[in-house]
Amino acid sequence: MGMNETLKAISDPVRRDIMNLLKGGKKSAGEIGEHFQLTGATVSYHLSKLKAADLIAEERYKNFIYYQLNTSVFEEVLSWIYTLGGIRNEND
Amino acid sequence: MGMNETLKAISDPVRRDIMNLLKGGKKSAGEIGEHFQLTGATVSYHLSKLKAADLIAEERYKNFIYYQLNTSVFEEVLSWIYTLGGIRNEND
DNA sequence: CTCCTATTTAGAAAAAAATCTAAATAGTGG
DNA sequence: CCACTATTTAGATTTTTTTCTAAATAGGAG
Repeated sequence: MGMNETLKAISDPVRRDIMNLLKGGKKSAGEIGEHFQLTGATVSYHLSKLKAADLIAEERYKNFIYYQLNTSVFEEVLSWIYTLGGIRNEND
Repeated sequence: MGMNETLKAISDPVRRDIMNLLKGGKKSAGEIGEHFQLTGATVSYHLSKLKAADLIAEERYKNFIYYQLNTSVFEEVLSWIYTLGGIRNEND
């Protein structure tokens, strides 16, 4: 909620790695964690930040939680940065 | 240099305020500082971050340093976020 | 119901970023 | 050269963010 939260979420390299990973399709928290040398708790922390910023969405199945990119929010970020840069955007 | 530095620079609200201020044209460090309840040293710190990320450029005149937005870098940020979001971009 | 696995939450510790005060630099103008 | 103003740099402190360990939750499988 709010561009500040979204940009803060994107500004961390681990979280960007997670987002890149999710471009390949939905993955469980555990599968995501396998790609990092971080504890599950830390990965969970990053996932919660991404989720709070609405950059990812979760879906529960059995006792797994699957995460996936929420593309629509990227559109908003882009639009916002267009404006910040004083660049004219088709959408406004 | 590097998208990480750029995104970190953009992720701070004070620095975004500075960038918005500079949309109205070039301003000296002192003029920029007037808009914030921060010491000159702190404003200088933020300016150095923006400059390191190449988001602003400086120009010296008398003993003032004028800062202005460096629009071209925004294009790169946009392109990068397109890619992160898996959104197809005209430029690649 | 009980055990097991996946994930999150709580709380503490470590690391990084923002801020301040004081001092340094640099350029102006006399 | 000297005094003045604008800005930055240094160093310390505060605040925020990231990370960890240990414990809690939640949901399925037997």
